[in-house]
Amino acid sequence: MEINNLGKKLLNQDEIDKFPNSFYSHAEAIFHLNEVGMDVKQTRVAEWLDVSRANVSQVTGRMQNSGLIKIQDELELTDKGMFLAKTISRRHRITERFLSEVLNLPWDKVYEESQKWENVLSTCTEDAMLKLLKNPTTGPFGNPIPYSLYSKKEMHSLADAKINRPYSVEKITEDLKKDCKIIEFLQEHNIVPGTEIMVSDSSEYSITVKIQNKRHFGLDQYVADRIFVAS
Amino acid sequence: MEINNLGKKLLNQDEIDKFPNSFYSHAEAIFHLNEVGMDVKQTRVAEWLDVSRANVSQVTGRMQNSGLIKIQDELELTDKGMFLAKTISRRHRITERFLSEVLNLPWDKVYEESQKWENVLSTCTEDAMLKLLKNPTTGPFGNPIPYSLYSKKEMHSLADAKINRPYSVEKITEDLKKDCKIIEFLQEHNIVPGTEIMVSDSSEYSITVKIQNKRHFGLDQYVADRIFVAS
DNA sequence: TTCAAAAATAAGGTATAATTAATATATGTT
DNA sequence: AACATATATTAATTATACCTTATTTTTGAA
Repeated sequence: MEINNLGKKLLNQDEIDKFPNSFYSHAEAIFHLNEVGMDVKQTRVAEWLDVSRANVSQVTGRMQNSGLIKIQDELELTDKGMFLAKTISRRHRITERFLSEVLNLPWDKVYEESQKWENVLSTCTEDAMLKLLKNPTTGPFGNPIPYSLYSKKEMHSLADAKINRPYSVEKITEDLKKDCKIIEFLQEHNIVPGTEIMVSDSSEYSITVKIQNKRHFGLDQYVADRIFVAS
Repeated sequence: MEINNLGKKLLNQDEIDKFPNSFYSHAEAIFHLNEVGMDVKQTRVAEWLDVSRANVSQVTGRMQNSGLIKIQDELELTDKGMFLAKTISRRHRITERFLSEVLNLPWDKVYEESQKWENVLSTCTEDAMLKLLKNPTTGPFGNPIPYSLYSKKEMHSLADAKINRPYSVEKITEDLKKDCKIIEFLQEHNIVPGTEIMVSDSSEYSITVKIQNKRHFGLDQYVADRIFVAS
């Protein structure tokens, strides 16, 4: 239940621009790990970003020097660091929504392209997009936009859904986006935030779902684990 | 009078992406020099991009190895090189129009931001923007978009306009954009492609113009030289 | 032919972003 | 206590991009 407090900016545009891109991705990774409730160890960051642990150690070291991080038992974002992370994550999700809704790019392209845009956008563009989109509170995959008026919803994994009860899709987790085959599949089958979904059958390795009044189809456990729904 | 022949692509997205950004800017610079009818010498490129001549020599050398340029008396883009240059220039101008018309950024921001975007956009995004903009044939400053249905117009500098005759603004040349004070001024005073303009007085160093039915104001010779009008 | 402009080459600097390999430090279990 | 495992650090490299100054070579025109 974050309130828009962009007023007190802990870093200005110029300071943000001067950080190397690696600071962006590392800050975002730490933010992500926090968001999904995982341990914020350097090793996790390395795995998430698919780089060596040594690289994470170096980058986080430099980030600590820049006052963005405190390296303790876990990596901890300072206020500045958190501001950076939220700024980048915000940009990312606004961009995703923009690409998906204004430019109508398919989901796999949205993912690819927003990856590149987040290193380049300036605040004025971000603001303009936000205005055009009428202040959305989540990205197209359902992830909350930091500093928006997002209010947290009770939700759980589709894998834990009860049989034959209606749910609404709320969120596609970040890891699913890394596989473009999967997000293509999801979009094609209309498994997007807002869609009504029902689990008609569940076995050990896959579940069968029904979308609105359309046909049934199967989903891997791996995928079902990473789709969040609300009842 | 370019016809849309994007069908026969001489370079695919991947090949384009792999070129370093310097190839983009140098190709664009050569294209620009061609466009304005200047000698395409390395020295001119260096001046235009504001880098050392040695740097241009190096970059163009590598571009020649990549088959984008032939270094002869003048720098000459090969078919591939011309394709790259037009692609980048196209991106640039589409982006400018997009930023200016969809996101409503002020001109100085448009210039800044499109500079960054042109290194990042992929073709699918460009296509999506183009569609949204309904296939414009020029950027917001009046420069033709390569591979669009632009048809050349007879035009000349505002400095050469006759007194008290109506003209329409057609183009703001690229060099004017480099000074954000000036483009801000031009946009504020509504000196944009499509506006009706009349020269009411002309002296050696400046001219006085009148925009539609608004008040008169002065323009430096330098600026007047770089605004193109049609009668 | 000589002079100046243009272009090329040589040598180097800086920033970014990674890597591997070796080492060190915890932490938890038997 | 000893061992294994997980975690973090450091050093030494590699690679690429992009830019510089200083010097030499080429070349075109007076």
